[in-house]
Amino acid sequence: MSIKKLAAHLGLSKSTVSRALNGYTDVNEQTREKVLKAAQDIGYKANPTAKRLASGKSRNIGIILPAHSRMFVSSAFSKVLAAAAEFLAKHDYQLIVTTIFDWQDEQQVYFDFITSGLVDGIFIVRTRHLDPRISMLKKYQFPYVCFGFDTDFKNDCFVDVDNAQAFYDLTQRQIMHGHSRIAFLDAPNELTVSQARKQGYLQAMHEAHISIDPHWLLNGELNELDAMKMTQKIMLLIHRPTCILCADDTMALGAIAACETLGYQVGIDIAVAGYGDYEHSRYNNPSITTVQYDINAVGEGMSKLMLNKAEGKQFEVKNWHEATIVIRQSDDYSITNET
Amino acid sequence: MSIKKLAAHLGLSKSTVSRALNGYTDVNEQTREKVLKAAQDIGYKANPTAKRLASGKSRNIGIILPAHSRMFVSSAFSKVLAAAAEFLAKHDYQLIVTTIFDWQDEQQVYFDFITSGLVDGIFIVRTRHLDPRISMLKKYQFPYVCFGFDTDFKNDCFVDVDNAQAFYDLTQRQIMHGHSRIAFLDAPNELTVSQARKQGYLQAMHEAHISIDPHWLLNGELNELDAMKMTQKIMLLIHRPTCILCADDTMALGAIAACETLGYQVGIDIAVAGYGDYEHSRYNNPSITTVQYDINAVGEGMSKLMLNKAEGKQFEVKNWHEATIVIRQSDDYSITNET
DNA sequence: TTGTAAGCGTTATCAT
DNA sequence: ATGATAACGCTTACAA
Repeated sequence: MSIKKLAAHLGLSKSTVSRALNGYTDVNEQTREKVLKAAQDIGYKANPTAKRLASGKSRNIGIILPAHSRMFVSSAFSKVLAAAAEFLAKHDYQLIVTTIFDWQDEQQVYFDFITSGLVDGIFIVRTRHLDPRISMLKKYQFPYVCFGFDTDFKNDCFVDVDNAQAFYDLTQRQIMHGHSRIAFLDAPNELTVSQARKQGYLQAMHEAHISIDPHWLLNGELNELDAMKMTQKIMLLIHRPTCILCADDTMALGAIAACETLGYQVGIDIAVAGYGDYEHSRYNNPSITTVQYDINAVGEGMSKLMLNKAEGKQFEVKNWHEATIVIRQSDDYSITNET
Repeated sequence: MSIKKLAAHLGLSKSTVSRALNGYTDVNEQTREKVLKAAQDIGYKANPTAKRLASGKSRNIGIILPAHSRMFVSSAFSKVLAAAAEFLAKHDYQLIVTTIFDWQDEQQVYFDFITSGLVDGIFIVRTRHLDPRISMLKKYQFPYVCFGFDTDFKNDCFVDVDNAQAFYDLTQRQIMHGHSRIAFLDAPNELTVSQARKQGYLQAMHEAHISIDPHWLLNGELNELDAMKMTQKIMLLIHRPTCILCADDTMALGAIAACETLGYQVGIDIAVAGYGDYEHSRYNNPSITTVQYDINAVGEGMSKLMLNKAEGKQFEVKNWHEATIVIRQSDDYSITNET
């Protein structure tokens, strides 16, 4: 009854008021001003639900996070999300976060979400190779943007960090420091980022003509416990590694804890490095050598691509973001404390 | 056109179909079955937007998180949120998370949110004393549930951890261990939890007849950097403390880093304890003595209270959750490693 | 430039 | 037990 009321109050029709409010051009400027002022005065606010039903657009972008994963918790990731949300907000879009639980069927949850009318587009994280979520999104032609590249992606639908390069650099650095027994605790194999990271690692090893003990290449979830277990397994090998690369800083934390439990001094007896430059990494003891990227740019990039899709905008966006190594104590004790 | 289509397909009226679908009693059971089956077959799904417009209910519960705070990141907190979301989901409600940025006016953002029609209720976190958000919510009679008690709260609108007790216990423990110079790095003063914690600390000190150097009681944000700064300030005092209590584990991390930078060995030269039992605490070196509570119960409690309000349910909920101390290395090196 | 009126897909109030 | 029909608050042809 609200626009109707406003219209009545002004002695205009609903349509004129609607047009005035929504910036259509075929409205007398004086009329528009009157309408705007009256709306202001009365405190009129359009009902988004009605708007959505009538227009078929929600101005909401959604993301589905696994509730029990640490996705919610990885500080790098929440900052990416915050940056994405901020950019959307500036363009009058909202980010809507929902959760998915272990007991729910992923395809079903995604399907329900995109058919709910709640969101105009969806962000995908933890991209998997030949991701079934993406197949579905494509099938229903629902706008999406991925954080994480897959081989068949076009430039309009993803941003990613150059993980292969990052782990190539990281590995090469260790090799130059004299390491040859370098283990790599990768994230779950299904994630495309894991593949990219592994590839960078393998390539550096290969170029240095170092053969890889398959025991040194493990996959696990991005949490401390998995990393501890893998580290224990690895460090009890007869031919134990002298260096452990981890898929993120959380894993590095677990790896360090496990090493110390086993009596190794990290940074001296064994080198450990992570990825992501999470806050705790610089405050940890030892501080953690890691890989850093432009979190803000990644988040904004996701939103820009989304608006390009959902609104036909033409934002320029950089698909690939370079990563740089941040050297700290966990793989080099000669490094002094940072402040 | 969808329910209409389904109705046409069945040779029934929209209303009958609607009633059948929504479990009304005044429908012939055979008709209902037919409808349900047809819906299944055709793949009919009610449009939530239309439902919302017609019914005036969204079945969404919202929460507004400060985008740049660590709220998003505190693992304890995201688990509370996940638990809340899970319970809501089981009752066919969704949790919607939006962000608020520093440059936005808080009252305005909350106002827009509750008048947007997007949510039927709202969770409040980081409760402040005489919180203006709550005044507004009350004024508009909008359903809300707080994580964090304030003096004038009724039992139907909050859950909280017994922070006063927790910090009383924690402080008393230190006193029993021979400490008398106990510093407390509290969260921002405006938060009600900060007041409660401070009160517990003060009471324990008071009962032990220990006078408190006001320099030992500082307030800061729940992040590593603030904690480091405060710790540095405190540890450079002529009369430095022998123990530092922190408002959460993230601060404990910063405090430990600062102590070590200054050449103190945490767990030996100085005791440090945190709160919240964040994941990193047990893997840190030293592992962090902390305070733990039933995260799941707290999250569920919030959702139960919310459904009580929004749907007139009658869930029993426990407003106050006790906290227990988890003893680790940071305040007692005699403790051995946990696994 | 403005108004009329038909949707958008449901729910809900009456009758029947 | 079922069916018409009017909301819900807004957008959008189409007409004027």
